[in-house]
Amino acid sequence: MSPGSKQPLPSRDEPPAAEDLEIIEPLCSVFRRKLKSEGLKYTPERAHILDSVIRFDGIFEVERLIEELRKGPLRVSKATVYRTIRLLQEAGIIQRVLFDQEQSHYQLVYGSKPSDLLIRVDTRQIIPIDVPELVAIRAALCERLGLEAKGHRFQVFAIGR
Amino acid sequence: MSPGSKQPLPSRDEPPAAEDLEIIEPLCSVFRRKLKSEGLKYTPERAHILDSVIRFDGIFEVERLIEELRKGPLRVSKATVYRTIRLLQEAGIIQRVLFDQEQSHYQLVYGSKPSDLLIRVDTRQIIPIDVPELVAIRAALCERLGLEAKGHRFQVFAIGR
DNA sequence: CTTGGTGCAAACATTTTGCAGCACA
DNA sequence: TGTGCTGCAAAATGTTTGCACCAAG
Repeated sequence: MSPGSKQPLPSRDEPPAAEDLEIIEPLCSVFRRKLKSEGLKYTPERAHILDSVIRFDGIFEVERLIEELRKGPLRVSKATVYRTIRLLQEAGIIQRVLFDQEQSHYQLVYGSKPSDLLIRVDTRQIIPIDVPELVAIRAALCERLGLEAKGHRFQVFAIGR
Repeated sequence: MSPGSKQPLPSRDEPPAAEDLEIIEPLCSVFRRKLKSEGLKYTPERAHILDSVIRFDGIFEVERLIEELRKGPLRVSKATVYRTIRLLQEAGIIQRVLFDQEQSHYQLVYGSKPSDLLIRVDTRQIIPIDVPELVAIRAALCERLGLEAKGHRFQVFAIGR
């Protein structure tokens, strides 16, 4: 059910790898800026949630996020998780990704990282992919219809060979 | 909320257009064959639901489908609608399509009609599009990963200009 | 004090299920 | 007479909301 079928997350105690630092710092700042700009606070609960989201470093379901949070020392309620997820979306840090017949999944969006996905239907593994051609394709399509493309979603379903 | 924001459906009383006949007949047969193959029955309720689905000829939400059904003389319960939708999916007649923050939508799939979509986020109109290049793109992607593409989903979000 | 944040439980919306009765072979 | 089908209402699921209390400026 979950992406990658429950592979262990990097532990909270390990020092983050160098490439993670590049990610964690800006994201954290983005979130704080967003909160500050609306007179909201960067609380321990919100920090904890963002931290977990980052450690997923990919796609997660709320249920699994809550499960992870429960392992930490700080108890965070479901309500707060959902409220924070909304804030993270508004801040452009995560975005919703939908698959069939399941609960919502969310995906970290670092700046303009690719949001195209390859889903292995046999293993349920989800692999982010980058398909730069899509930008031209969608622009051409919209051009023809007198519209302006604002985004897209591309998911490929595949099986091992 | 609904695709195309509640444009009227073709009435049940109008004779179907020629191109609709080409669609209705095979779909009906496909469904009957599927049912028969499992020892299930083609009941008036199921026929009525398939009929309404066909008249939508595109994308619909369950709520709207139920609303349409209520206008007919035959009362069909929500439970039966959901049960029939599952059968129609199994028969490959419709498929689920998900958008953000809404209830499930379903889409007629006549054989191999395109399932790529352009969604006008300003008017919420949904326009089916055909992007043949995607087949090659997804094949190339999977080739590189040693996988086999089995399908894809492509949705473009756009606004008027 | 005032503002915002939290947890809890209740509310909600959508979809699924259990069950009693119905219809047809 | 058994099998499947239906409607209804209850249950289940995922998400949101109302509320009382807490915390920081």
